[in-house]
Amino acid sequence: MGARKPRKAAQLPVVLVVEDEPAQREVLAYNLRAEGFEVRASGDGEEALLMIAEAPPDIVLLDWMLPHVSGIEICRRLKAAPETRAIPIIMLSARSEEMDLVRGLETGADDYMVKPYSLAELMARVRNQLRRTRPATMGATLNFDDIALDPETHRVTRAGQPLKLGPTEYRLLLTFLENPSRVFSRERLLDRVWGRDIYVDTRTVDVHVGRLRKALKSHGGSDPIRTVRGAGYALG
Amino acid sequence: MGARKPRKAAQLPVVLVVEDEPAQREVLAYNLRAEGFEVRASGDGEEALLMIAEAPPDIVLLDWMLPHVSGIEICRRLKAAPETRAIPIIMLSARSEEMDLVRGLETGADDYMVKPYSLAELMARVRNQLRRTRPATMGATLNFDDIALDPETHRVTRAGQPLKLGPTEYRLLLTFLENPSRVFSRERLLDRVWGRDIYVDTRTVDVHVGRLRKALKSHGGSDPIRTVRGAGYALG
DNA sequence: TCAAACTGTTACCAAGCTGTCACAAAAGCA
DNA sequence: TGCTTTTGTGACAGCTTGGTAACAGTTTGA
Repeated sequence: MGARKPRKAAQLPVVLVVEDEPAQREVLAYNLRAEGFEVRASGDGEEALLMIAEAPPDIVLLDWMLPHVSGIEICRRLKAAPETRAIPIIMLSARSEEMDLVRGLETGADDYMVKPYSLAELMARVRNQLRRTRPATMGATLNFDDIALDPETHRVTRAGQPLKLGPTEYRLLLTFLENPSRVFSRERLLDRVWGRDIYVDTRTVDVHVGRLRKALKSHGGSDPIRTVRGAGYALG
Repeated sequence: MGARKPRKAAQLPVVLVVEDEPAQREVLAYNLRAEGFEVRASGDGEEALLMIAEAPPDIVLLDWMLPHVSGIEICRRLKAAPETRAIPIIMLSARSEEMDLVRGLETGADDYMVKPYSLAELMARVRNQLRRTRPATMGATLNFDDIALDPETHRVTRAGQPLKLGPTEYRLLLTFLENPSRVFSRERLLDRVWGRDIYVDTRTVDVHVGRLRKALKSHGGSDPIRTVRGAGYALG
């Protein structure tokens, strides 16, 4: 039988597991995949930082004890840099002292679990963090004004009327809806909508914003996208 | 409120326990029944294969060590046949070596537990697998629009007219009906309809969706399946 | 055992989407 | 005002994606 074609990951939420113990790492990765996450894993703090810089995950599970760079240090650095500050971090620790919990949260971790933990509880906490930071990845419908986007059904409506969007316009609108009224530069939009290592002219963004505008106004209504001259575009 | 027990256990998810040690088998069966599953059991690999061929269970708990045919062999065979490929398998093993976990999962088992295991955790994993493959509704007929599917009799009708579906088209429709109007990527459909870790070209999904469409329209009526360009398919 | 049914793959076609360009329009600037 | 820079947009060629028929290999069922 046929070609073993690699399956391209859809747009599943991406979890980065940083844990030096391979068995633990595998168990986590396996169970997270079973729950419908895309999993990347590293056993080394430095490597993890590089992976994050290259392709930011949606959430990080971070072991407290790591060789070379401690989990705390990684957490501190991630929370210090504006680009990575918003990524939720769940710390995993074998220690149970209260002190650690306090220190863990003080460094900016968003949640904390003590080993041995229940996998079900961990999954719940992961989902909880994602619901907070990336509602779309958890299937919540996004709204702005009279615009609604349902990531589960890929349906977009304005004032109840269904809209017909191409894939790129859909992703563009999704990006805007995840951060309403935030201004995105053309470069940033290329990053988030097109992908990190895709080379296309920045003016292409203009064209697609134009197409999205046209689609949004197709049943009447005002233009909800604001052009910020010299800076980029924003919703509202 | 009437009889507590249905005369015939019709709606319950069916678990097949394959375990040669009678005591273990009884413990499992007893606890699974207490959790609301219908349980069938066998101590012999060959017999188990026959039972599965005759009446496919919703999930199989498979002991690693069995007389005559090993658990691995059974797993391999079940995952090789298209008919049984999608049935989730949880392997049970007394060995704790890492190697076994890897080999277990390599043969296509969907999950793995090392004895002695906690019954609570086993139940959680069983439920977890069932959630993946049979989320809602076991037994009640599923409806969408004028389409009806009865999982018990495997009968599908549209506007009262019986439809003739192949096994794959049946499972495909079942998946759609369990989550109407949700968009499934081709990858996810391969996961749920064909089974995990089965390598089949993603375009094969297109072909089967086409066949399902043809069957659904065979007595007239509109196409209820929506193609979401760049994302996948959805019902309605 | 043989015929019928089913499966996965491929090839080819059509539809739709993409990115780029050229030029128009608008906005800043002096 | 005129000049420069930035943005809007219609057109279009090329590409990607999806629909479908055909087919060879298997499995199923009588």
